[in-house]
Amino acid sequence: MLDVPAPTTDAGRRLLTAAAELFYRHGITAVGVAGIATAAGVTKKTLYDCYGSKSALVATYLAERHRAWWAALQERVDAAPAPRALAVFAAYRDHGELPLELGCAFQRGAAELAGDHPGRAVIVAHKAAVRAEIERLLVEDLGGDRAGLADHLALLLEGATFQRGLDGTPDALDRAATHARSLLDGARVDTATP
Amino acid sequence: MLDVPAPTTDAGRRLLTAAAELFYRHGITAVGVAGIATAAGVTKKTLYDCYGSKSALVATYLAERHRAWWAALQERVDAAPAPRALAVFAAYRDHGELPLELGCAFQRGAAELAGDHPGRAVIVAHKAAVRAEIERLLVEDLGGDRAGLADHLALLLEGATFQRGLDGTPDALDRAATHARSLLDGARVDTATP
DNA sequence: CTCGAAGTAAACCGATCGGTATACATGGAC
DNA sequence: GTCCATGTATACCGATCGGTTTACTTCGAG
Repeated sequence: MLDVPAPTTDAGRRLLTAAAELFYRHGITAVGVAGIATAAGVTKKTLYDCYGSKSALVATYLAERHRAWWAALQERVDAAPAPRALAVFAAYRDHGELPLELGCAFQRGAAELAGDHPGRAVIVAHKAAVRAEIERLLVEDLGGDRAGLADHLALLLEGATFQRGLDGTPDALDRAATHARSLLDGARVDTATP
Repeated sequence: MLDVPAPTTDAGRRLLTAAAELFYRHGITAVGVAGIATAAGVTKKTLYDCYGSKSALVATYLAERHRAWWAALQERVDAAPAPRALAVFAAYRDHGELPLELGCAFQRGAAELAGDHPGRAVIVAHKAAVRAEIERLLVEDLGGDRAGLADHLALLLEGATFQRGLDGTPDALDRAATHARSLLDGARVDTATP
């Protein structure tokens, strides 16, 4: 994802793990580099040797989160029956390893990162990728032009994800999936290309 | 809104105005009390005399934002034709005074405020109020049980509001309104109580 | 005339911020 | 056998954090 520095060493990976936990739990601005280094059992110098700046570490955190999430999504999508777009809602409801009870890490990040922060580009790319994936699945499973429906589902998903972060339960995801299902029920399969 | 301290003096009001601007623009965690006091042309002591803590000032900022937003919403709703639920989308698209180009202040706040922060209760109450208002308008205009439709519209609205903050344009609100309209078109008026 | 509320100005508290510097250890590759 | 990457440990930089304190105005109400 973009040009973020990937961790190559052990220390770099431990730093990334510690940073991910702290950033997600307490917010990016609220977490200091010293705390990250301590949590990783590493010195600040090592952190700066590996990532160069807090901003770069933040961008890497988000890029790695996207990578892990995307892999989990593909697994689910591959195993799902048509219409597979519903599997995206299921993936947001619970994806194994990643913590989610505080809501979407990208939504949380977007609220804290200004327009010129390198992490913001990762967030924008992530959201665009999810949206494109929804549309791809719709077109492959239903045929025809599904841009409007994809947009509807993407917004629904985004709203439910926020709501989950607000009340701490995945209920909104379940409700959103129900709404999505009824939208898909109303969309006839279109095998002919217009 | 809840038990937040309302500003009574001139200095208190100027502090709130300055805090609102800075919190919304740069994030709550990233803004310090010294900066707020300076922007308001006031000393830190006055800030603490008026609000007692940064947390209380944050809660007041959110409560005031809700008050202003709610007043603007009611004005629009009162002037709107049925189905008036669409007016809520229009209100999110552009409401006169309040800045919105960075997205919803409550969504941004929710990403930064932990569960025990007094401001979080204001956010939860705000979102619940909007959702209840949508349902009220639906029931009054369409009749019947509209809980499911209200939930669908509320999630759609939430998602579009986040998207707006992400790309800086109100386009997502327009698209969400279109989706909402087609949902409402599919919902028959039900004058009889089941 | 006085008293208290509301304010300014400025110093102070300990802690933390992001980031840099210097000095030293380890261990595998050439 | 040496050299370089990777690391630890620690001190330091100036700035800022949320919050408190002391001393001094200013001004309207009683």
